[in-house]
This record gives sequence, structure tokens and C-alpha cells, in this order.
Amino acid sequence: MDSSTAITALSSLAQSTRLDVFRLLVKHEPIGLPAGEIAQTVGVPQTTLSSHLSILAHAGMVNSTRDGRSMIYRADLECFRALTLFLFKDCCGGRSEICAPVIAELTSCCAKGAPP
Amino acid sequence: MDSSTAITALSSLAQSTRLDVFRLLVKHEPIGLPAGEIAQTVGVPQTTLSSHLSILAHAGMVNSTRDGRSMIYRADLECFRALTLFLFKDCCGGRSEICAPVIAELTSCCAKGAPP
DNA sequence: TCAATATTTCGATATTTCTAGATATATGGA
DNA sequence: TCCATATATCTAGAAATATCGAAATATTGA
Repeated sequence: MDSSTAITALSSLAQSTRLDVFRLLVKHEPIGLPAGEIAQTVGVPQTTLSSHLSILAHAGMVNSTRDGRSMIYRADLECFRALTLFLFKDCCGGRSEICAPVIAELTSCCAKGAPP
Repeated sequence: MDSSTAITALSSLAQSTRLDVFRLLVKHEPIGLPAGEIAQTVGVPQTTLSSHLSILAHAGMVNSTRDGRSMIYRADLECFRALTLFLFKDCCGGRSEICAPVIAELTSCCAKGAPP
């Protein structure tokens, strides 16, 4: 990921409706949700949500597939991972003391079942 | 960190000059840089930079201390860490398989000297 | 106190983003 | 084919953001 891609990704998340949508979709991984249900859940008109979804999709943070008349949206965790790594790379200039605490917290937070 | 704080932090990074500034300051941890030198390095007028620095400071991503006539800016890695953890918390709903790959990559990327 | 230096605040303008209604497109079923 | 459903695109006004020059503020040293 380059700087311009990261800015697009950060911008796409830096808005309350879109952050809500992204978090909602992360919670519904790996099944996803249809656009209409997302609009209903986050409480915005359908057209407004559609433009937000298109911004998230353009930024690569979500994907969509058609299911009949519905569009099923899913969070793109691979892109999310790339963004996180990009942000971390800034602090990895040979000085592991900077990011070691973050890794330690991440590990204790959610990697209970992860490989060592 | 709550959602509104995260949006402020994400917004502060989602702009090219400010992302450049933040990365520059991360590279200069823990010494920091005076505002004038930051402006010169990223190539924007001093007043423009000052408003960007104030946005980053308000978001908590940077701190400043006075040194004579200069203001020394530093990246706030603690805030950066909190933001990262907030983003990760979204994917930690008991499903470690989602974030385990990120942790693995982070570990191999920059935690060579970190405790296990 | 005065001049020089470093930075911030103010203000005006240009650009971008957000929102949502009207309309268009795509799909499935009668 | 025609209609209902689901979503996307178009459009425009409102709001927020970016930029930067002029002026103000804070600090140092003579």
C-alpha cells in the first residue's frame, strides 16, 4: 500500500456513517449484509448509504456481490490488514521498542487462539 | 477510545500533508522536530503547516513543547496505539482467526527484538 | 526596551464532502 | 411483458476543509 491508497482508506473510515457501516460489516463477517439492511441498521436513507458504500468500496474497505436483487456487502479484512501494516511500517525503522507494546496488547486482546 | 475520537484521529491522518508530517515525526521519535523544520521538509508554507499541526494536536496524534522560540513537535505513539487497538477491537468478537494473520505479519515485520 | 526570530491566529477564497430527493438500472415473479 | 423490489446514479444545495497572506503573539538577546 502506498501513501495515496492509505489516505483514501483512512478517509473512507473517517466519517461516522461509514465507520459504523464498516464496523457492522466486520461483525457480520464472513456472511455480509444486503445494502438495504445496512441502511436500516445505521439509520440513513438508502441513497445516502449507497454513496457511502461506494466510497468504502472504492477505497477497497468493502466488497460486494449480487444475490438476486440484493447487493451483499462484506468488509475487506485483507485491505484493513494492509492499512494497519502500512501505518505500522512508519514506526518500524529498526526500533522495535516502539511497536512491541502494541503487538503485546494486540496479542493479549484477541489472539488467544492464534498460533504463537 | 470511542468512535468519535477515532474519527477525529482518522481524519487527522487522512490528508497528505498531515500524513507526511506524522510519518516524519514518527521517524524522529523520540527527539521531535521544530515546526519550521517540518514546514521546510514537507514543503508547505509555515502558516499552512501550523493549521495542520493544530489539527494533528487536537486529534492527539502529536504533542508539542516549547524550546526557546521553537515549538518542538513529537508523534504521540500512545494515541497511535490506541487508535490501532480501537480498529482491531472491531474484529475481535471472539473470532481470533480474523486478526491472527495481522498479528503474525506485525510480529515478523518489526518485533524482532520484542519480548515473545 | 527594541529588533529579530518562531509560531499561531485571523480572514478570505477555493475546493471537497455530505446529504438526500428524483430518477435510472437491474432482477425476479406473475 | 408488466410490475414490484433492491440498489445505483444524477443533481444540487449545505456544510466542512484546505490554503495561504496579513497581522498578532511569544521568546530571546542586545
